Amino acid sequence: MKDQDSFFDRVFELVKQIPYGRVSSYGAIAEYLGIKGSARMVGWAMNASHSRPENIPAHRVVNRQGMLTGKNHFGGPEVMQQLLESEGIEVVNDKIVNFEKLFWNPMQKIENKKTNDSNR
DNA sequence: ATTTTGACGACGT
DNA sequence: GACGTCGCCAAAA
Repeated sequence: MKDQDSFFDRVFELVKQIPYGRVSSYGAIAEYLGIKGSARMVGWAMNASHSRPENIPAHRVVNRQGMLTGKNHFGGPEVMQQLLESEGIEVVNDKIVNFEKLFWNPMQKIENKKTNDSNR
């Protein structure tokens, strides 16, 4: 068997770990993957998510402005916003309200894990 | 192998 | 602050 350690898979893994009612940004994910500055790759990976057998909550991933940039890729420009609102996230003018508060940073996950692991 | 793209981000004007 | 350009890297054509 072959390991598909593609950069895509890593993105999916992380995106799938985004908690309900929370959102993240391409750049943050890219940075987590070690390709900081290449946020485009994350979005590109999302594009590949359509060919994935798994459900990728790509609607929880937006750009730095909290804007639903990729809404056009959900099969409909309204789908993404619907999904977000469905999770209790307010979206106004294709922009997430309180994005700052709803922002989920993957790096935090690492810090938590570290603290939990090396707490003692 | 080369070229183009691509759901971004940061900086410059 | 709106618009322009570059940078970043990997996958598809």
